[in-house]
Amino acid sequence: MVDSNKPDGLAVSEVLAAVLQVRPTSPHTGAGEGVLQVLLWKRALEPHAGRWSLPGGRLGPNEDVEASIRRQLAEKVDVRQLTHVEQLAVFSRPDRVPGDERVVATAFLGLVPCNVDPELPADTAWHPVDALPDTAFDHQAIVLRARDRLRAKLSYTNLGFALAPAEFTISALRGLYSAALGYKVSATNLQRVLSRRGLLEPTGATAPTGPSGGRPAALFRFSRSDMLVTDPFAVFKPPRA
Amino acid sequence: MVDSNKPDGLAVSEVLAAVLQVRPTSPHTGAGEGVLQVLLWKRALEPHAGRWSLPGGRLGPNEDVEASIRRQLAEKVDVRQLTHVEQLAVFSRPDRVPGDERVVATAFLGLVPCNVDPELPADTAWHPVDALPDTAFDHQAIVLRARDRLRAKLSYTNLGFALAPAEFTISALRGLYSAALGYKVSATNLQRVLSRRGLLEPTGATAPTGPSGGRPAALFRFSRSDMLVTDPFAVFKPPRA
DNA sequence: ACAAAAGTGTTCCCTCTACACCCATGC
DNA sequence: GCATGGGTGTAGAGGGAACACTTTTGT
Repeated sequence: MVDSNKPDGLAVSEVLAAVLQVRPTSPHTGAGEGVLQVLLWKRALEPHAGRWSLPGGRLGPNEDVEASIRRQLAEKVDVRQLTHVEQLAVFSRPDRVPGDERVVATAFLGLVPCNVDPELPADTAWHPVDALPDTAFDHQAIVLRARDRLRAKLSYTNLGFALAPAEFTISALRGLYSAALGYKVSATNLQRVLSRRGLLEPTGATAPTGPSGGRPAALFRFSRSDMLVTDPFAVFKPPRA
Repeated sequence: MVDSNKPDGLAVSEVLAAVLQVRPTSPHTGAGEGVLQVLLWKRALEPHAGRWSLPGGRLGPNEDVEASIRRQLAEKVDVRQLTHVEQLAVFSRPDRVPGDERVVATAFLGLVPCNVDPELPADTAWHPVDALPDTAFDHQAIVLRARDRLRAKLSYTNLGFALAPAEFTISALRGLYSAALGYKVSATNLQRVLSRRGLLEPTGATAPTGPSGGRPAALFRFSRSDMLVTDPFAVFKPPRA
């Protein structure tokens, strides 16, 4: 129970990140569709020993929440190659963490491109977002919130850059979008939609053709690697000048 | 300066709300376009005495952040008729509030329909979002974030219900959308877009006609008064079954 | 009758979808 | 040549923007 005699507002501020990645199903072959996974860490101590939780920790005195989560991901799980970080929400139920102290969490979405495979401590592992193990505290809700945010932003921003390697083929990109969104995306239309917005540029090179032949695929890169809202108006566009 | 000797994570958690309303320009006449305004409170004490700040306060021990901001708005500024409340972001720069204590703020967007005019304490007043007075701390950034969130969500959700009275004419609704979005919205298309999504239903009644004549306007209501995402996919719609 | 305000019908245009068809490579 | 995967052309459809036109009231 929370001690009601404490002065108002005093609480422990923690930061947590749902780090998502579309991980290839078969390692070392780019084949397969890939699965959207989240980085979790198995708790050794009570409370919730043995359950899986999100990486993070306490806010340091001289950092804001985003600096804090970046520092902690780098320190604890050696994830330094985040291509995108954004706040999700505050999770603040008074009883969300048992114990004497009140703990308020600022949750983040973090994205890692599919081609990086950071070295992880023994107690850390990737888990499919759609088949989560037993999770600690309210961390399952945070993971689902992260997944939903990613899905939404893939549809009206250039956020695909954060899932993809520096260079990629359209069909590889199609696999990333399909895995993240949870439904098949057409390569044809994916290329046209992204090209029309000026988000893709060809590198000029082509990918080596596969073992069963086929035309070699052209390589592309994203023209920007910071997030950009490309479709701000679903309806009610402002009148054109 | 923040004292670096304090234990990690301990901080004061505060909640703040940018309460927005499209306020009619001429009171008591529904005429005029209305202006998007925010509720601010003039600080009497240092720090930042004389500057305008957002209502809010410290998180209580037995409430989550949303319950806290609703309680504080009701207590301090007697705003009880919020039609929508949602988290914006955490503001956590170590130096955002001068003093011995570290203060981390969870900022909210709150919406009040245009027809309610709550009684306000003497030190509280509405200010146009596009002509803010001197604001305290980082509160100006919070207000702008709230405005941007409102504008975005008006375009892909039914959030208009939170700005409008229970019953309204299309042209009154047009004024609300125009004031909030910052550009003229066509009444014709507004009605069709909202109707197509099933968000509007006619009450059957009509509004009294104005002093200068004209056909009496039909009254409508929103069919739902909780927020609903109506256009989740700007592009990359899932394939139809 | 005329002005004013509300509401409807119609056209245009843009862009996403779907699917057929062409291209480049390995065997 | 033929299978395989990559890329392009093109028709179709849906929906929002714009604007002309009709409807209903007051004077």
